[in-house]
Amino acid sequence: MPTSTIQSAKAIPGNIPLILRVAVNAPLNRYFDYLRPDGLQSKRLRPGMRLKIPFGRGETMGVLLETTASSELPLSRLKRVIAVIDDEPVFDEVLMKLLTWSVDYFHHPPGEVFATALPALLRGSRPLPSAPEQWRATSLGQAAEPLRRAPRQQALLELLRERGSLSESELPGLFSGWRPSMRALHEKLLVEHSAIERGPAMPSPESPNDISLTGPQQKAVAEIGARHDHFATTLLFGVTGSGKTEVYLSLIRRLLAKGQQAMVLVPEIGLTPQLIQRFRERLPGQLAVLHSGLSDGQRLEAWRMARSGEASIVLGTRSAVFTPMSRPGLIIVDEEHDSSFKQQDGFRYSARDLAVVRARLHGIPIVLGSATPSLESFHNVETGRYHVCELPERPGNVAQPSMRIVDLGAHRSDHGLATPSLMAMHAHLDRGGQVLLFLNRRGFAPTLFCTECGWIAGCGRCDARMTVHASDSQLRCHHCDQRCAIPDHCPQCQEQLIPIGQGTQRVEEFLRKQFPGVGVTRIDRDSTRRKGSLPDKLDEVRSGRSRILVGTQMLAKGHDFPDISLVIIMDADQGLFGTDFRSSEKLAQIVTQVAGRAGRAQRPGEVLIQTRFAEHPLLIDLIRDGYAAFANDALAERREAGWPPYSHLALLRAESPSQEDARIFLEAARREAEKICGDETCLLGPAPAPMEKRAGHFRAQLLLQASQRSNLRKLLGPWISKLENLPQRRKVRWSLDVDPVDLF
DNA sequence: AGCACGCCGACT
DNA sequence: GTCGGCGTGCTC
Repeated sequence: MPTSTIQSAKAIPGNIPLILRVAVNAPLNRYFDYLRPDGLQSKRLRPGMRLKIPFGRGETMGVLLETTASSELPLSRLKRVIAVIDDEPVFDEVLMKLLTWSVDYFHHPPGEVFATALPALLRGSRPLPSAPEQWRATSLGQAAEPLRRAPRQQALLELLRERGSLSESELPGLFSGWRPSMRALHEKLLVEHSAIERGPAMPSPESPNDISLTGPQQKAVAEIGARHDHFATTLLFGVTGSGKTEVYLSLIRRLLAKGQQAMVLVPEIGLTPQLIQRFRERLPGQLAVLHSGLSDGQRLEAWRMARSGEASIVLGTRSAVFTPMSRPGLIIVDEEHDSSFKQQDGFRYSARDLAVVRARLHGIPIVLGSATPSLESFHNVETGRYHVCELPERPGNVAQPSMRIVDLGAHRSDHGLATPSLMAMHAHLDRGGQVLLFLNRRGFAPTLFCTECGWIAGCGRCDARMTVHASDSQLRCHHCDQRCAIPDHCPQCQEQLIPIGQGTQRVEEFLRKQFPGVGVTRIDRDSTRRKGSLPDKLDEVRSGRSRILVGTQMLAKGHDFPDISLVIIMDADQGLFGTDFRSSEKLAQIVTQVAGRAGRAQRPGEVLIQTRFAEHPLLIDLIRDGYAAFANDALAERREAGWPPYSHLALLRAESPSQEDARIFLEAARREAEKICGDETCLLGPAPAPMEKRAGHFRAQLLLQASQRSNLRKLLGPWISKLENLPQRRKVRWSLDVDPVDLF
């Protein structure tokens, strides 16, 4: 502690200098101190308010963290805050705690953490939006002579006279550029405005929409509902089709009756128009929806409504976890195992984990729902941190589908479909059923191969093969989107090239020939790129015009196909021997989720899993005893191997155009870590990333593994500070990922 | 991240 | 002679 600070603090008699600690919107790993703004106490300063501050040579925004009496810097070096932007903090106390906790936990620059938590429009100095107002004509306006010199004002005035009053949220749609005309009318005293009175809608105690819940659903609602007044985490483990959403709706309805708000987080692809519709129809009160398709203005409005309490429900994806709520009562994370809750760049937070922390800070319950919970969550149930609530059956006594392994080694196969699979398809189609084929590989074929010399078309910028896209005769890299025309002949030996392996396009083409007269629909990123094509395709299948559906993991969740009776998972092997310890968990989740699409109506469903490793114990577990049994065994394996949740990971990544530089940086980083940590933390690497070269950059990584989280936390802070000063850092881009989900 | 400072190559 | 390349350092 520099003594000058104390001295200078005391040097101003009778006036303790008020120092403001600020999270500055810059990618720097520390807070910055400022002097209180001029203009004595014009606004009461409170943590969470945005400030306009001088920074470097320019000006920027910062969020006030706290006021203190001393700074590590001499007062003479501190600059003065230019202005206090907000009258009210943009972050309440709980959000401030959540964000400072995040800075600490994820070791990401505070300014960026605070900025990501704000709607884009509030990341600068724009003032907080006020509630939209309502405009109407005054009595003067009602009686006024036509304004001949101002036709636009006249038209707007007439509109108001016609409609009585109009809110600012509907005006832009009715009269573009309404503001200047309205302002002019206001000055002439022809119109007036008032705040819209719209408190939280109070539902009637007995909502007419209430539907009958099944026994297990009622039990879940009762159990979770009993924990309504304190922090408690409940894992709602409900098989696919068991009606988790009904449980959520019922819990939310109870909450709304008490005048509280609910937050519901769903995976990126789960926030479908159907889900939004269902929430709107089944719940009273305003719904604030936050997803990536919104404009900045729409996001801000949803944010404002949640914060003011006008909206009683916040429904959104990952980033919605930061939405302020005035009367929080419950948080729900649906499909909690889904990896889209983890942000994969910049501030790499886990929205699921932050939601739990947030619920704890609010002292409210949280529900994590999934048919295939993450092993972390199961482990938290085991250790007693989470409660568990099961929905073991489907309503209406729909049987769980039967699962069977098809050994690709023991049967002939055609275009990736083994004979038993093709026979099953015929059988189901003959009985009037529908078939879903799951293949997590889009394009026509994953490899273009020379039969003569063995050359394979690779991507020049990545360690990956180019995928054949037959529809436009292109080769494409699915990792960097590089494209080129399919060569006519092998560039090495001029011999013939043939596409090897199956992609969804090729399977679609094959099935059209194999099952003439039966419609085939393909759903993957390529076939649904055009807006509106996904609903069209879904409708093709639901209406029965198409009875075979081929697709990638886009099919795994969210969409129901009641008449599908057979599901074929074409290639389970990618998951069995994948690149990291989570591969088998991911495979089990996707198999279970896809299988859940089968036999939802009155038909008994059947699931076939094609594999070359028919004896794989985890696969056999999953098929014979279900996901919970699989999870149990997988957890035992994790414990054995010392992987999470039995250890804690942090991954330091580095990338550079030069292979050497990435490695050199990580080696230096490793030496620094060795100086700080004891033997409780294992350092693994540096090693090349599983796909070392991607989009022209070489990627390497260093994995930190600790049996105690506290050991990891103690190490990371000082280590990051060291890394920032390492000379080797200049030639690389590096980032730290705490609790990584993908090790690449 | 921006932004300025600073020290070496090809140009009007 | 200078315009400008991007390596280095700093931001309360």
